[in-house]
Amino acid sequence: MPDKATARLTQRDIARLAKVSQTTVSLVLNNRSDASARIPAETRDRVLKVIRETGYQADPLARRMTKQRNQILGVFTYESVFPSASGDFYHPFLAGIEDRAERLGWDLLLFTSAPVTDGHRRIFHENNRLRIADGCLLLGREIPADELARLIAEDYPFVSVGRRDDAGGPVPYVGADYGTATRTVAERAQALGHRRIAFVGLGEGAESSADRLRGFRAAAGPRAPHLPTLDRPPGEVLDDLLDRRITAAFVEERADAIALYAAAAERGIDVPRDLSVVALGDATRAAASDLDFSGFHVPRRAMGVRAVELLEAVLSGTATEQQLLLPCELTDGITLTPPEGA
Amino acid sequence: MPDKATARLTQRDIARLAKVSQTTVSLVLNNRSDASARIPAETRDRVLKVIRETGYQADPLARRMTKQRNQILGVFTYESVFPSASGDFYHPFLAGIEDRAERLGWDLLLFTSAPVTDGHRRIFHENNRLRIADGCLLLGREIPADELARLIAEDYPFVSVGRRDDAGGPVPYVGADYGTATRTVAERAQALGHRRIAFVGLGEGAESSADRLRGFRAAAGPRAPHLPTLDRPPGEVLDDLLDRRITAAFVEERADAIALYAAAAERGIDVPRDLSVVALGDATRAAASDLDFSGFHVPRRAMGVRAVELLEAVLSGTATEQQLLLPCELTDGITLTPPEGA
DNA sequence: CGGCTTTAGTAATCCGAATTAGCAGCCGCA
DNA sequence: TGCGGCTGCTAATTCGGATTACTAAAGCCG
Repeated sequence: MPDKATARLTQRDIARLAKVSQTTVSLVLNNRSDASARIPAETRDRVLKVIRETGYQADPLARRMTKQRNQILGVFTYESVFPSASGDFYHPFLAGIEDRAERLGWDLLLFTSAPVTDGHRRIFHENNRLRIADGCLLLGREIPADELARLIAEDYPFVSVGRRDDAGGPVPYVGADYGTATRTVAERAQALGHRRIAFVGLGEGAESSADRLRGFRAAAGPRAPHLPTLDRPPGEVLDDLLDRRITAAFVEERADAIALYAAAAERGIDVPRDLSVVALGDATRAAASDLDFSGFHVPRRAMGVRAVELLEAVLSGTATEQQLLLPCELTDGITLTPPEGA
Repeated sequence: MPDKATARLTQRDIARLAKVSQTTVSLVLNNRSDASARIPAETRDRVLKVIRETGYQADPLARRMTKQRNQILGVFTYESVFPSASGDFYHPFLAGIEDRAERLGWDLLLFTSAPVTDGHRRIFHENNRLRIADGCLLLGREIPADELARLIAEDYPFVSVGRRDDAGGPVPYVGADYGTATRTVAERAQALGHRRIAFVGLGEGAESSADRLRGFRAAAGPRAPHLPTLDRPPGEVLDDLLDRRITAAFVEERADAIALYAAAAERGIDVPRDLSVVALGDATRAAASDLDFSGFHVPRRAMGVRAVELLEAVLSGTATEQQLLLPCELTDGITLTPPEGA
């Protein structure tokens, strides 16, 4: 068999076989029926027959040269898409994205060519390939403001999964309303009788962190205690809480809540009798626990879905509101009960 | 700001700014220095300066029109890439693929535009977009032979992750050596004194199933019992095993092994004292268990890595062996001990 | 029958980059 | 002074398909 026996068919080939021009093939394929492109059924059928017989498929790339849309949805993740330390925070987002992309007939392009350095990827590295995609979704706990600013400046269509503020311009996003959710559970705790409550976690940096602390303060007042967790063993945090006679801890990171719970169990401190523990979201680090924490979950799958929808709206110019906050899913759980003596 | 102030730059624009021709820009970009393309340093620098100042990026698709490679690696999964019933059998494969793709500077294109119907995707649906990618990796427990045949016929570069036989031509693959692994653990059980051993599972259909049964029979003989699991409650399978006075069960699907173990525990049957249970691979269905089963694991991550490497070799024409079987990782585990009375 | 419209189709051009062919200008050498 | 060879660069073409502009032929009307 000669080398190029299987060389790819082109419209020119189809045209030759059907005894029409390449233009006609294109018109038939695109099912055009304007006044300026009338193809009688007979000719159309002849062309379609050849197409069917040969199994011809239009080259999607050539197509994109003239059309504006490519049906490729870029997905940029600031960490690995498929992390081996499978805390798998991203998985539900991606599941939602995949679901909606499939429905829209889009393919997903993961920008794995951007190398991970220091645990992060950067969009704008030498020879970035963003433009292959029609638009792009951004995933990551923290996204450098300068990258967002550049995307906006370059007028590149994108949507951030997670709220972003700081970029010298409005950032299109689909986020979760951490603030309201945190405030709601804090108020719920107060209604149960908790008077000494504390926020445990970073409370700054990423918008999601700051939002939670803000929501907490909205319920608990500006002077309510805030305990950092960074680089502190959970036992130390626990001591701190007990020293201050805290009755309910609002833990930003679920993984920390799990660790705190484990530390308490080790010391014979009963959760929730001696200390209520509220988880403000989902684990972004690997952490296994079946425990049904009180608190809330991030609507990750829904966020993925809505992000795709928003990007589609942006691309087709029909987007009205470009910033979307989805409510979190409150869970009653078993780690929040009235404090002793209440 | 006018609408198209940020319109995409082209080589023509760069050429105009640097006062050279588009050809020269292209030559500089591709760093050509043939006899037929001599660009003195001065001109080269001038062009590069403009490119740097404008942040110009070549359109990868236009590039693909003329070059053959696009640095895009297609990934076709026959089920969802991000399954919500996260048994997550695929995750390690994808992690390996991502890892190697990143190292090669490739992006990953997930063909989510192929709709999932009846739990399956099909490659060759109306308007397939395979050709956007340079080549493609195939993932899935069962891949329709006709699709493989067509890929081969069309001379499309691909590699299957998992061994495939039936396609009227050699299928390039990176598989796991289920046969040898199964045979090895079966022989190990026999060495421990097991005389009445049985294969539990499908044993046919996918190559991986058939391979395991073959490996089992190589050790246990052609008449060794084979119990199906399909649509049977695990308790029934357990009864069957006990009725036949089996001392060690070789379970194809880890999820079934877990279910069997649970059924045994419920009846007060001790594993491994009363019955050894060997898991022949990893769970392809959602199934949680911390239990350290005796048996083996599929080298999924390594398979992903090697598949990318093989595809790269195929694309660059340096592939020698196109079919690769990787050894499975045997695990001693705690569910295989000598039978009572041995 | 001549002019006008509609029909059916095609030639030419474009998208953005890569590549091929080739053109001026200059140098060196016989 | 004439010719070959080198240098530095560009015009033209290509990839595969979409689109625009246009033409040839047929149909219609008065």
